[in-house]
Amino acid sequence: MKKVISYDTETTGFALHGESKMFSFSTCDPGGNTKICRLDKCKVSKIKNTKYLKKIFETSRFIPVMHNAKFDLTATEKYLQKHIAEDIVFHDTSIQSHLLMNDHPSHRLKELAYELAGIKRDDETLVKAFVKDGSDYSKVPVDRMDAYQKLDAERTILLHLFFYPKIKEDKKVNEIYKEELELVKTTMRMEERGIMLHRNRCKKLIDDLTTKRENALEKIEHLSGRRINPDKTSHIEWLLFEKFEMPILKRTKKTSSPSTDKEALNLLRETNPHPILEEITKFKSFSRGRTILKSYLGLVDENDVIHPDINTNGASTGRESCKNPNLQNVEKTGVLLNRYPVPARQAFRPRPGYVNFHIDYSGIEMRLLVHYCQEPLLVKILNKGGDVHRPGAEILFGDEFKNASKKKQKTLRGAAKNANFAIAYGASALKVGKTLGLDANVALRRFDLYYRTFPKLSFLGRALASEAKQQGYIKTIFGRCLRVPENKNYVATNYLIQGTAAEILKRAQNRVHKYLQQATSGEVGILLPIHDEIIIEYPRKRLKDVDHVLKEIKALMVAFEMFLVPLDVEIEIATYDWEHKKRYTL
DNA sequence: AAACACGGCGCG
DNA sequence: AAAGCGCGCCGTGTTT
Repeated sequence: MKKVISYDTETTGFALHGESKMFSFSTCDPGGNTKICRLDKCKVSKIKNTKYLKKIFETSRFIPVMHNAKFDLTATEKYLQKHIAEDIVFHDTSIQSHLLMNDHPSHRLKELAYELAGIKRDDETLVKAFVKDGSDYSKVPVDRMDAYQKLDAERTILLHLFFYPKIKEDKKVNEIYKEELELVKTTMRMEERGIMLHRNRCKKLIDDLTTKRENALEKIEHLSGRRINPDKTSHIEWLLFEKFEMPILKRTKKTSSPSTDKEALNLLRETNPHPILEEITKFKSFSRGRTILKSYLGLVDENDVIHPDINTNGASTGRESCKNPNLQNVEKTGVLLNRYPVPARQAFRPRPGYVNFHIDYSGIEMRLLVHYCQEPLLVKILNKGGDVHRPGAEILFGDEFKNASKKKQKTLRGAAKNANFAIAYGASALKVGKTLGLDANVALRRFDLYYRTFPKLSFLGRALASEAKQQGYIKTIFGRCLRVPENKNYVATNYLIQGTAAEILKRAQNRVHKYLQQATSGEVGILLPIHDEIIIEYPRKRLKDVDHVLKEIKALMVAFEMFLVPLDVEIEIATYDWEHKKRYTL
């Protein structure tokens, strides 16, 4: 019989793929018996405690329970210098918490234990007093650290004893939980692989942006006749609304002060064209791009590889997130409304000897919307492989669309596509009409026709909002319960679609990872998930069998039988960097 | 010095 | 009556 024990590691920092190392761990059994095991202080205890560590992870006699297992397992693997995650059964109380209370303000160990059992949180401040840069706990006096570790081990087992029965209660939730634990392992291998920075390109981009940023600043100061810091909204405010006496067309949400954001500048550009508007926009874009690119240089390992921290439960919708750095929002070029983009994706490249494939679900949000609302016309279009956004464009733009050139039609279709989502996610007809550039009366007439043509799609938002209002949550097709913020019931649709897409991608990652592990011995591997996309790396040596492997991956990614509409993926190949991708047809 | 709020901006 | 959503990161400005 396996023995459940909580397991918590202490490290010299968070950069486990860099300098940081584990120096201690603690355990606690369900009876409340704790052990504190230092691996740094004296040689005898180090040998003894390492033996105990190996007993936990190498004998199959224990089921370690962790709060954020990805971190503890990564630290432990580094210490033992071998992979262990695939060979053990484990639990994660952080994931349990996310699954049971997606809307909870905090899933931190200390917060949860305080709320559940009133365990005081002041041990953190007692220890933090000895921590200089905020993450190296090895310098804290041992007796104080002992007390701290004891408490964390107790908290973790407590949380498990409280949460896990609730997870097991619901068969579907338990299935999701198992998928989440599998994803922890999948994600560990991605972070370990990491992503290669094109370091010289990155530096070149930074140099280039430094000059362009300086130029923009010079022009701004010349035009305004005084020193300006465009990073201060107060300066921009003075410049636009006092010095140049432009009208205030937009205000900020929380404090209702005059907005100086890109949309406000674009609005002013229409009514009060002025070179200062361009230069401010340039400065902001180049400045941001520059600092972000600079931050990448500080995050590379000795091989120019970046190991990001991927949070498998980063969002209240079940989505993942990524930090240090966030590789899910790297700027790309060719985006409408961004006139001065920074080609930041040039800074990422396949490792030497590899190519990258970017595989993304095509139109997954729309497909899921159609599945959930069951709009007959749209279900039919998707099953025939047709264009679901065309009818919307025809309705919203009327003759303007019918008489437009092919190129113009494409633009209008893109606008209609955004409108489809905006409407489904709760935007008002008036607001959507405005962004489409329609006269208010025309907009109302067109939307009337839109509602009559797609009654079920149009009604989905209201139906889900009322469901959320009534029971406080909505459920995805996989059985994940998503509580929806009170007094914002209209976000229910977004939660449902975003949450379902997240679950699809999570399952896809596990399937693909397992397949690649078995079929290519891990030579091919996933690097990163980006909400509806995975990026994989592929050795050039193996390119002979690439079409076969990609076909298998595609089959795994679209194999979800529960939907009324088919799923599909598109593939792009990057051979040099992430900016220059080419469509790849199987 | 650290923590927090805000405006702003990139992605899906 | 009116409402797109979810993240992480940056710089500024205020509070502790």
